[in-house]
Amino acid sequence: MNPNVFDDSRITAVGLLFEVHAGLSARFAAQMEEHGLSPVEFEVLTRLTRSPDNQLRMTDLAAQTSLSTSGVTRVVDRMERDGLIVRRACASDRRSSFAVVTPAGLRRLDECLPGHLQLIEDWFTGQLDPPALNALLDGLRQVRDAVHPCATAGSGDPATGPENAKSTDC
Amino acid sequence: MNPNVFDDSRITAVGLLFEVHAGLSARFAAQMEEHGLSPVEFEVLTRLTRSPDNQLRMTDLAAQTSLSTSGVTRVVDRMERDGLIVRRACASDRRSSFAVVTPAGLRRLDECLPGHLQLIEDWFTGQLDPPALNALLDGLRQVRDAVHPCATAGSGDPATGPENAKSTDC
DNA sequence: AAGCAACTATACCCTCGACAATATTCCACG
DNA sequence: CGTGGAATATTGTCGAGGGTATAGTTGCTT
Repeated sequence: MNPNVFDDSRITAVGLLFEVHAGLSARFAAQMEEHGLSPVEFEVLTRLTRSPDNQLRMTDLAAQTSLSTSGVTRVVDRMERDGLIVRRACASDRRSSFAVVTPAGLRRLDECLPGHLQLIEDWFTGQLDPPALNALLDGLRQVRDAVHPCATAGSGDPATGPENAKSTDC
Repeated sequence: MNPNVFDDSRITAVGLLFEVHAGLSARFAAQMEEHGLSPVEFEVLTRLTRSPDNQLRMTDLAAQTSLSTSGVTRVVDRMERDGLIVRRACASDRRSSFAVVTPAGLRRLDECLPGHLQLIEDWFTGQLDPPALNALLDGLRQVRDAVHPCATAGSGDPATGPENAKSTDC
């Protein structure tokens, strides 16, 4: 073919983004594992804890975690076996069932969270002075609003997910 | 526990980054699949094509793709079965074997690449005006240099990987 | 020159997640 | 009121990928 197509600035740009993601992911995963949580399990725990009554329907959980419904079933199976969450039947709709965080699940998350925040600060937000960080976040936000499937685009901050609405919000 | 710990700016920051990554990944994967390539396969193909003589030792390939050696074996198996690459014995070191891109592999990559670049531009680099993009990339670079396991930190651009050195460069 | 240490690649087993199919429940429409 | 279609959750099956153990090869040390 030709002399490096791969020097294209677009390639290096995504390479950069993906490397940062990979690096952070690896460190996060290691820290979570110290607390007996996989990244998905951590994600599930945070999503549930963000939600009213620490619970969410299986489908909504799937929507918020970019996990398939069967994937959610499997994860919830594991976490229920480990006592971090339990299933609860939905009174109004007998097809649905809730996944609700147990006290043990909350405790586990509390154990994990401080270290997680520290990690973020150490390897991400703390690496830049405030103006540079803001510039970075502004750029990310703009790209996010464009690329994300269910970008609400108007809101300023939600970042990790629209909100904890009770039903399908995507 | 307490009123949202999750409004913490650090959480929203990583949420932003991860959402962007997820969004881009999904679109890239879809486009690659149109050409019969999985993301890993695309990655392997680009890494090999970046390298002299379109080949790389299995181990080096593993190092450059953050894939385990067994994972590389699997991927190479599949891609060899599909005719995209072939294994070639290494003359100088009879322990090693090379994975080398076939003409069909090159063709496949050529088919896939333009669309890929277009996607990057549409959903990432084209979403920001040049100053904002540069600010974003500068920030990412800085974080990358800190967080990436084998950050050379001195070089300006390599982004996606040190270089195509022949031996272990990590 | 020979044995030992280091390195490379693969085989086997495990976990994880997606897709397709299934059973149950809800809703809309005739 | 009943029937067909949509939605919800679960299960079976499959592929992907990592970890460990194993076998083969090379290089170093003595």
